[in-house]
Amino acid sequence: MAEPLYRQIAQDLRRKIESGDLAPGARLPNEVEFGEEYDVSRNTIRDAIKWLTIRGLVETRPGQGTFVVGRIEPIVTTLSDDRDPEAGMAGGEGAAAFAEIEERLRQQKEHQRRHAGEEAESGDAVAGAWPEAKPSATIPTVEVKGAPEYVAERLRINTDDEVVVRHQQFYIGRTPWSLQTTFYPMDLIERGATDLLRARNIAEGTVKYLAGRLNLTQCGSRLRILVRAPNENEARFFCLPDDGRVSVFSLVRTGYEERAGDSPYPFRVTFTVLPADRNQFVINQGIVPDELAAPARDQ
Amino acid sequence: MAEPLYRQIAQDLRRKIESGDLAPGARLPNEVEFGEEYDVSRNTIRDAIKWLTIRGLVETRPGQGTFVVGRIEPIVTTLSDDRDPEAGMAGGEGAAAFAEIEERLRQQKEHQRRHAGEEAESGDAVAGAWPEAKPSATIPTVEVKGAPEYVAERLRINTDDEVVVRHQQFYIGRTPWSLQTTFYPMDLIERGATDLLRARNIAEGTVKYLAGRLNLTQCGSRLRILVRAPNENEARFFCLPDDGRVSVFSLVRTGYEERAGDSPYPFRVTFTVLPADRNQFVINQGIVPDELAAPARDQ
DNA sequence: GCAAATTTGTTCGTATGTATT
DNA sequence: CAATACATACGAACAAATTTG
Repeated sequence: MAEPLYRQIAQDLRRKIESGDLAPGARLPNEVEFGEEYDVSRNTIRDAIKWLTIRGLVETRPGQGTFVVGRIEPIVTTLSDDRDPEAGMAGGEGAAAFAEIEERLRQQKEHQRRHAGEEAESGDAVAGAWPEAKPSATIPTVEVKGAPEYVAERLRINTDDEVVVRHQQFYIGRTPWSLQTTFYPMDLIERGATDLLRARNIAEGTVKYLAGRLNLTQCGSRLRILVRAPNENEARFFCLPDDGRVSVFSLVRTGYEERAGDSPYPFRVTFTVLPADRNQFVINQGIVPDELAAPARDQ
Repeated sequence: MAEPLYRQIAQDLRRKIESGDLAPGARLPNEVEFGEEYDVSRNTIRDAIKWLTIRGLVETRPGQGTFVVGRIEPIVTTLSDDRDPEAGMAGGEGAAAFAEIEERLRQQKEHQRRHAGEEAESGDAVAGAWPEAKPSATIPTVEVKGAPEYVAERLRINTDDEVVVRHQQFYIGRTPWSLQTTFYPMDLIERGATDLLRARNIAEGTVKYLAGRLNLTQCGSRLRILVRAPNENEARFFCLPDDGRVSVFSLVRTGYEERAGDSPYPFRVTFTVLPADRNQFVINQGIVPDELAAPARDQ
């Protein structure tokens, strides 16, 4: 037995899916029938299906069946752009990213209009990925608490020194898009940035607010990008399958202010979490074409 | 039955692992004993273990047992830095990234020396993640073939127009680190960049080579970052578990040259693939602290 | 180097629960 | 409510990988 039965079956199905023989949205035979077709037991078929599920090729729905999933049209966000340093601030962060999202959605819609009919009768898993989608954000929740270790480390304060925590959820249409949590040292409040404690949007953006209020200018920022499994909260918010297949991007941006006679000092750290299966990021350096970067495909 | 049995068991184990009750490297009881302990069948225990496996908390080894996996110390790569535009070229690409890797390894080793003994008797899964590790690269393989669609799109050429394909594998010590494939339009060869066809390293880097040889300067580049499941090749090269748990980063960098009276025109596209469970990226904007960015943790 | 013991991997069968139509 | 389809759980047997004696 070179390869286990369930994997032979899975590979066979994978081939059929990738060749388009099984179109996105198509329903597979039910597990019993399917087992008879391949002349194996139901459990073996289930193992094969599980293998495909983990890889995101099919999706099972209790009471309905197993379906081939379509490719998700990714959302592209620009993290940094030499030509427009402000754009970087958008970096998947806060309302500042909305302008880009809106522009992209407009273009996507246009693209779809131009290519209407090309994709023929694809299942609804593919069609109109972002119908009538406007970006929106929840009212921020505000909390004061001791800094967790991973925050204290970034802000150069002690663990359990107090910090202000502002948390927001972002949607595109009714689809959850990102979770964002920013930590500010209490220090900033004492210096007069009292609006940070109020549970309402700071229209101009917190960075600009701090600039106007405290004369605090962000001289630079450092963004870390990592990928990990979602925690329970995230899985629930993003409606991720609980088989742990989809991981999330975690963007950690630390903002620095200039201090006289000192090296740049951190004054905020923002954690942004987005599902890794439907987001892409772009970094522009130097002179690049004007149009927004299109989603990339490889392989 | 609010929650299935196998998940209750998995959650219980997860708690024990995350609280450190079960240390990294620790071996779990075998499946039969374990089943008796929880008073469930072997299959149910296996379901629980599978749940943990998919999330990367434990690892099963046939003939040996199930083990708690330790946290992997991530490799951090700087993708772009305002203060040093050259650093961006390193961006996980080619030999240029070696300097940073080496500096980081040196610092990590020092850090380990300073904190020696702190971690006590942790399993060998954790200790010395990168022992005696020097970055290295294979001799590039060179190929001429028709451009695949996803390349033609980026280089603004026709599908099946010929391109030069240069491919390299990178290691840190004996650990596979990244796979890299760069596509150049045949056009460049005709203009005189014949070294692109030779299967040997271009010491100065191809971008500099093209600058010297063709007076072609890269005026800018656009980097796309996405995450996806590894293909068969990648899984084999990186020794990824075949349960599809670990996904890979795919970095797609398009390099642009200035053309008189025209917008920037693409002259190369590089695909770099790295495992997502042991790599992080950093983007520096403006003025940030001098030291290399430390790996981030969140949650 | 080989054989035995241990441990996980695969496959079958069967029964019952839960979600959807 | 009934039918359909996937989800969970149990039990059993043999295969394959690894370590140990």
